[in-house]
Amino acid sequence: MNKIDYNKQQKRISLLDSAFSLFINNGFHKTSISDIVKDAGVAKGTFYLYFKDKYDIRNHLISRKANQVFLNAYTALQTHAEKTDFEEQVLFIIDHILNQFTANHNLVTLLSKHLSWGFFKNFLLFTPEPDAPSIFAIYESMLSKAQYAYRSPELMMYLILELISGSSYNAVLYDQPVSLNELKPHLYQTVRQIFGQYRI
Amino acid sequence: MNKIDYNKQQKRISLLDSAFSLFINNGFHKTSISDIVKDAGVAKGTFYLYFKDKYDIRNHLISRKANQVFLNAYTALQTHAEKTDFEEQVLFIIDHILNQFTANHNLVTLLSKHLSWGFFKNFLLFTPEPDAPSIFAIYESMLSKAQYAYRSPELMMYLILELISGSSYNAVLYDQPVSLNELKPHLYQTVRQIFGQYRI
Amino acid sequence: MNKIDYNKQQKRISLLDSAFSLFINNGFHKTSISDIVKDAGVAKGTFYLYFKDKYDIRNHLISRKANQVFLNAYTALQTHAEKTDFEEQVLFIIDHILNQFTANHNLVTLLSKHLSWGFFKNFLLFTPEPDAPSIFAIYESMLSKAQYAYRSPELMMYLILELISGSSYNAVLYDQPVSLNELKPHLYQTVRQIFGQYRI
Amino acid sequence: MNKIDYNKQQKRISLLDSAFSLFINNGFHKTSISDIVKDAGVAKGTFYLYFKDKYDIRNHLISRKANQVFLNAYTALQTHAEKTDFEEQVLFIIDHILNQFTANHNLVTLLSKHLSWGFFKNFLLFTPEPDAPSIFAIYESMLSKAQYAYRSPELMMYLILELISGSSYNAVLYDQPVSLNELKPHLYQTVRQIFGQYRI
DNA sequence: AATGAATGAGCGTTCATTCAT
DNA sequence: CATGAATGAACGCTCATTCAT
Repeated sequence: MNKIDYNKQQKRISLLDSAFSLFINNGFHKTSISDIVKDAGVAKGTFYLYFKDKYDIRNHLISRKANQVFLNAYTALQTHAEKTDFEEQVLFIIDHILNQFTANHNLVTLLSKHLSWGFFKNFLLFTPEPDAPSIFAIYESMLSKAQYAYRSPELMMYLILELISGSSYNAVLYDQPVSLNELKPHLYQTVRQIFGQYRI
Repeated sequence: MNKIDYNKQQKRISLLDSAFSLFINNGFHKTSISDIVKDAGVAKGTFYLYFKDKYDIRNHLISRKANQVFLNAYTALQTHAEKTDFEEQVLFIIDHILNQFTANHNLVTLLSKHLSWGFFKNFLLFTPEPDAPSIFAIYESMLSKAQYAYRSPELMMYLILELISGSSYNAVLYDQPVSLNELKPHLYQTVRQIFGQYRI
Repeated sequence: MNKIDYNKQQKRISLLDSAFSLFINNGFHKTSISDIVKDAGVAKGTFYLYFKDKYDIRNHLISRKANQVFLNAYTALQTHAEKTDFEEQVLFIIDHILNQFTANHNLVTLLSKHLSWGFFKNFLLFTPEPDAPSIFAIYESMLSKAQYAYRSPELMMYLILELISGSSYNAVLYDQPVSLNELKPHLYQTVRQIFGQYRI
Repeated sequence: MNKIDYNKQQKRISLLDSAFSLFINNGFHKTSISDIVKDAGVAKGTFYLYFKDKYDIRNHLISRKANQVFLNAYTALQTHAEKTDFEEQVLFIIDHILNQFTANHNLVTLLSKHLSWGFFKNFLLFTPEPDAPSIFAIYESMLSKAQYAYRSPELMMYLILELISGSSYNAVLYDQPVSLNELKPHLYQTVRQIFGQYRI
């Protein structure tokens, strides 16, 4: 049964990949199930064996991709052994994520409004890649090694992520009210102040 | 021609009202033009005399309603003559808007992600009610009477509005990660710090 | 009342001109009454004061334009005093009309299938310009001065016109089965033979 | 899969048959896709599985029917073994087609302007019935057995077909300028002359 | 005579979903 | 498990026509 399970997983991933590429290129509402299955090379009925509907596959996709951008950033952080300070580490991750957004504007459309949701809910609802590390677990481990302790560290992170994702959306996509590069110093200073506000 | 123009304005407003009520009750994508015109009591073709398509009426609606919640808050502020401090005034307005969101969850769905857009762009793009005061002009007048001066006051407001609208969305609709009432003190303290950061 | 009648005639002509230009540029079925009145600068209801519907204005237009291409050709013929032979005169007219078609492909679309109809029916049904000479009367006058007499001269002309218009349609528009220039010698030889067949 | 393919072919033919009957009875522009699918007993969406749009099904129909009238005539010719002369054979076929037009006026509306197109292009563009013999191939085989050779035999046939279809249109539908029966002798004599003109 | 706002039936088309194979 | 033909309700939108002004 291993082979069959493997094939099933392949179909699932193929559908997710096709949906992702179509959603970010053509937009969610302009992508039909037909488009997805055509791109994935499976039959229409097959879609419904794996996902309830278009909203279902989008949710899975957001989880998956949100996880990915966090992990990409965290992986990059590992190559900077000199960044030992918790707050600097978080800022590095944020900066890396914003750079991913700049490099791929379509990611913003899919993820931006769901960053904090991806951060907190991700590991609870979906396990598309069962072996993928949990963002939240990583955050807790980083916290435990931090120089300071923080009150309500989840709420602190929630505020930071909402600030980041909300304000970067227009900056990345429309350079409004300023470009992302102009925005960054303001943003990072505010993040530092939020840290200060929660430091014990 | 006065009577005709009056009737036209009535039709326009009727369509906007119907669309608003249907969008917030059933959602934008589940509301059809048919639904709107049926509710407004006009013929289908009439819709297209006033709006280009469903997206067009939504944009007008967002402008209109964003303006309204700001103005509601500002009007309420007038009854508090004791609030003379600029920062306290802004916090009062924010609090009032969040209370409007709490009272009408559907407003959140429509406006939350567009608050800052409504704040800055509103008066430029749409003038559905030509005599309505501009939010932005009000903000500038408040600024001019403030005790302190602020660097980049627009950017400051942008950060505040994105923080507020982003973080209140889940709190209002899903009590996540905490209820709005639990969130408010955190939020307002962060806003105060942002003020501090921009004060000259 | 002369002035009013003049204004009315102006509106009528304006509508005809707009309809012509739109029909030949965008096609009959892709032109709406709205388009016509917008282009003509009159109100929608006004259209219905002058024409029954879109088909009505098209018929008037075909008459008008068919008359015009014939008269253009006939006028040009007047400058060739040396062409005294009836058959040569008809061939000259045909050639001139085909050249008008080549110069303005859109004329073909509108008129080609109606050439003989324009020739025979024109003066009976429509009198858009009451003082315009009748094509048919011109033909009869040319006939009366001809060297030979012809059996069934109307039927002869009918066959010639159908042959010309039918075969030139694809040649002008699509160079199919050959270009108009390649087709012409074949066509004119056949026309000469039809003359021969009807000569008494 | 044989059964499925058979059902598909049935649906296709059913749609073509319904479209034909509606186009010729009510006219192309007054026939809606709704009418066609209702008549064919299939769902609206099914139409779009088989044809791109209304123009697509009309083109297929013209091909199909043009082929049919030619083949009907050719089949009838087979029962007249005494007709061995090429020119007589062609005249027989023409006469047979005109009789089909007389018997079914609606055929004229659909086909008349497309006879030569059906003759030449038919077999290139559409193969609704893959096993149907090509009109053009039949013509070439008839030519090869002819007593005489002809210059430009395709162009010759083009002129004949355009003459026939153009002049018969008004005669069949409106008895204008004369009835088809009165027209025929004129027509056939002209066709004979065209033969003479191209005979080598 | 002229207007143009309003109508609403009807258009062509899409697409999530089902189900017989 | 997988297929893909078939469905048909629902979509956004057009436009010839009417009629109060």
